[in-house]
Amino acid sequence: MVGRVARAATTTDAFNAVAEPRRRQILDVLAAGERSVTDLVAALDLAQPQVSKHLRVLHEVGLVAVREDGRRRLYRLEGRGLKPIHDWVAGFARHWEDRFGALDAVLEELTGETDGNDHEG
Amino acid sequence: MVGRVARAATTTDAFNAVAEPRRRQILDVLAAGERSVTDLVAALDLAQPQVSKHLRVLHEVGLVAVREDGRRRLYRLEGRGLKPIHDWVAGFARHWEDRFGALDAVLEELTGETDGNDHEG
DNA sequence: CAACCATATTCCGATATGGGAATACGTCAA
DNA sequence: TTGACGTATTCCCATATCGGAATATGGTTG
Repeated sequence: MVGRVARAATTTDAFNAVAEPRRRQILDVLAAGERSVTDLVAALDLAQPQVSKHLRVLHEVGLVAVREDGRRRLYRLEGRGLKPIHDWVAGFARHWEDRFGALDAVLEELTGETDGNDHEG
Repeated sequence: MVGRVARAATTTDAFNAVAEPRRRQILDVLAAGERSVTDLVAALDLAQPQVSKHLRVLHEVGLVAVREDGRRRLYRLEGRGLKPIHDWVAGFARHWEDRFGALDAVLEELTGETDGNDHEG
C-alpha cells in the first residue's frame, strides 16, 4: 500500500480534469459566465450530485472558482488553469499546420532528424 | 448491466490519451522524430511493456503512426490528432490573456454579467 | 534450425473513478 | 421553528486503468 498508484488521480492536474467530457461541458457553459449548480444541472442534463462532484474536481485543480450567494454557489471559470494545456499542445502546432509541415519536412531532410538512429538510407 | 460506465475509456479520445503524463512524454520525444520502442524505453526510463501499452493507446487514438523496419517498429508523431484539444483550449484563451481580460471585464460591466443570467453579448 | 533481439500481449493486483441513491448540511421563507 | 430549497458528501458498485512480471510472437543472424 505504498507507492502503488494504479492511475493518476483525476484531481491531479488540468489535463486529467479536462479528460472527462462532462467537465469539459461544464467549462464550456461557465465560459459564458457565472452559473449556479442548479443552472449547470439544467444545462447539462446531469444529476446534481454528479455536477457537484465534477465541480469539486475542477475547483481542486483550479479550473473554477466559487462565490457564495445566499444558499447558492456561483461557479465561474478560472481560465488560467487551462494555459498549461494550451502551452503544451501549442508546441505541437507545427505538426499539423501545413505551412509548418512543409518547413519541417525540409528541416528533417537537412538535419537527418527523422531517425537519430541511422536506419536504412 | 450494459450502460454502466465507470470511467471514460482512456482509449476513447485524445483528451484521455494525453491525460496520462507518460504518454505526453512519449509524444514529446516523438516530436523530435521517429523512434523505436527501445529508443523510447531508454528515453523514458519506463519498462518496455508499459511503453508498448502506451503506444497502443496513442495509436488507437490516432496520435502516433507506426512503420515497420525489420524487427523494429518505428513510431512517429501524428500531430493532427492533437488539434481537437488545441481548438478546444484555444476557445478559452481570452480567459487568461490579459489583453482580452480587460475587454472581458468591460463586456461584463456592460452586460450585467454579475447577475448570472444574462451573459455574453 | 537454434539462439537472440524487438515488441506485443496476457495475467495479476491495487486503486480510484464515475454514476446512482440516500443523506447531511446550510440558508431562506412563513 | 418548521419546512422547502440548494448544494455537498457518503456509500455502493461495476469498471478500467496502470505498472509489474511472465510469456507470446516475429524477425534476424549464424
